[in-house]
Amino acid sequence: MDTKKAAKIFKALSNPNRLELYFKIAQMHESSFPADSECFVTDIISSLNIGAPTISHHIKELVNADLISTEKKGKFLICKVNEELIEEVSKILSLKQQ
Amino acid sequence: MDTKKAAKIFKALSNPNRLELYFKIAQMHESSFPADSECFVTDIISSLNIGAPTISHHIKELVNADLISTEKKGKFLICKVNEELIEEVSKILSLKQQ
DNA sequence: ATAACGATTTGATAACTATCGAATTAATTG
DNA sequence: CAATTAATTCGATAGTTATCAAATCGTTAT
Repeated sequence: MDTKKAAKIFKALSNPNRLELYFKIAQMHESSFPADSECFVTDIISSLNIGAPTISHHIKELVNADLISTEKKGKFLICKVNEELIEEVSKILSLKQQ
Repeated sequence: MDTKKAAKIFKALSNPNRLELYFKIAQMHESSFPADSECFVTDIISSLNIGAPTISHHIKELVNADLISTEKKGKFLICKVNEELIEEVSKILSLKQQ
């Protein structure tokens, strides 16, 4: 991964609310065994105290950085993390770098 | 580490030039076996094409996020990475998380 | 001591960002 | 169909940031 793309990803994670949003999505995603539970945005909105328009904006940023992808299900929006990408980023940061 | 601190670190890494600066410091630091070679800012300035004032600003940001520490040696500035912190960040990002 | 050099500070500017309220769209429920 | 609900879009605003040029500070070399 080149530096520019990495910087873009870090930028997407650089806002506290957006980072928390990302972590919530990741956590929901992780606890989805075996029932493959899905992460609805509505639930997240109630747990962060920022408005829906801002959440919408943050989600767009996360998608734009390729950190998550979304899918519409009726009137709901489902988010899921891009596991490969975040592992890659994690490795870049690790000095041992393996 | 709490979300706010993590976000602050990501912010410090969110600018392409600053990230490259950080990587250069880390890399110089890593290749310091066994001669404990030191990372002088001057060398970095010539390899990135932004001015000295901007570099100075970026270094302050990295120090402020605790990602690096600096030490004055005569008229030169030496930078070294905070290895523990970046390992911690790397682990937070890893979904496997350990 | 004077010049040269590395680095920092200051002040300015253009660009970007997080957030909100209001309006809107789209889907579901009564 | 009407009302409700989830989400998005729009427009505005206050705050932040990256960068530069010019000036300054400290250290070293001539």
